[in-house]
Amino acid sequence: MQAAREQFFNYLARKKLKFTSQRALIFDVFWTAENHVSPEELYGQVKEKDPSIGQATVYRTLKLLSDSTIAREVDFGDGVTRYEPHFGTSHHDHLICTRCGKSVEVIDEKIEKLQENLAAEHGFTLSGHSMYLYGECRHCKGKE
Amino acid sequence: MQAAREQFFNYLARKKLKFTSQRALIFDVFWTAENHVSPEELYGQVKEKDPSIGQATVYRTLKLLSDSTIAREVDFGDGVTRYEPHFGTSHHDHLICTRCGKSVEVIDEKIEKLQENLAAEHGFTLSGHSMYLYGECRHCKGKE
DNA sequence: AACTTAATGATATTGAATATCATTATTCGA
DNA sequence: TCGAATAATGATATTCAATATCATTAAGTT
Repeated sequence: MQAAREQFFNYLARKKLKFTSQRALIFDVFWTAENHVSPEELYGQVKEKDPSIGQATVYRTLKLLSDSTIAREVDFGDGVTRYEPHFGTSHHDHLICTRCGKSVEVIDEKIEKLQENLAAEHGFTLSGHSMYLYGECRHCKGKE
Repeated sequence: MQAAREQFFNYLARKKLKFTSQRALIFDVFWTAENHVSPEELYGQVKEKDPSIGQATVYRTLKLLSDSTIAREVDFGDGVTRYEPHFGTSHHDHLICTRCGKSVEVIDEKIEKLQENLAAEHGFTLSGHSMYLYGECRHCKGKE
């Protein structure tokens, strides 16, 4: 069993929750799906493999994956919450093209450090942050 | 007439939209309201002054204020869009206490600069960004 | 195998935000 | 100033994501 799947299993056991066939399937589809999947998108993909699955279960399972730090919620501001695999990956932020919607994962240690300092200056102990950079990507820039 | 109100008036005129009594009232209440007001909160305050006003009008007017750059949308991730006065104020980001919900406006030129660089490295021309820092404020930190 | 407890799926519900539409108000030209 | 053209309003219905409810089913335990 791959590490992330095992971590999910362990998380459920620790919380005395059950490792059901639905959760296993949703996990697998989520893990192989493209990045930044919305619950509805994932529901569509899961239904192809098992049409009997309920959409509420997909929502519930994504929340579990998020709680277990295997997935991370991302909010691009378009009204739907998306999820991305997070296990074993380092923290990163997003650079989003306002034209074509393409998103790139970025990270800048210096920014992270400055955020810590900025919070400390105001007496805050930072537990997390979200940063989204919006602009035009190389390909869209030329076009009219 | 104060500058912001005048700018709103001019914006409407330029777009051939009408300066109605409802819009004037909503503007005034918004302008004197505390920061980060949600449409529903504002609707409540506006209704005290004019109970006949419709909530759709409040939503519509906030969108106009946003379009005219007099207000700015902020999203603290709790499901409601809030608005803050933006006219004449410089750009800033938010530091939010995850315990008491208090938010502080912050700005760091060095971070802004690094964001530009980071985007440029990926071929992006930055048009905007949103950054939210989450943590515990001085007062909440001690408490259990 | 029986039992305890959580999970599921269908459905209803919530809550924010938007759409529709008949009526009213504003703007602007004559 | 008056009226025609057009936008705005408010009431209501609708959308859409997300959550709640609940009877039934399935896991995990002893």
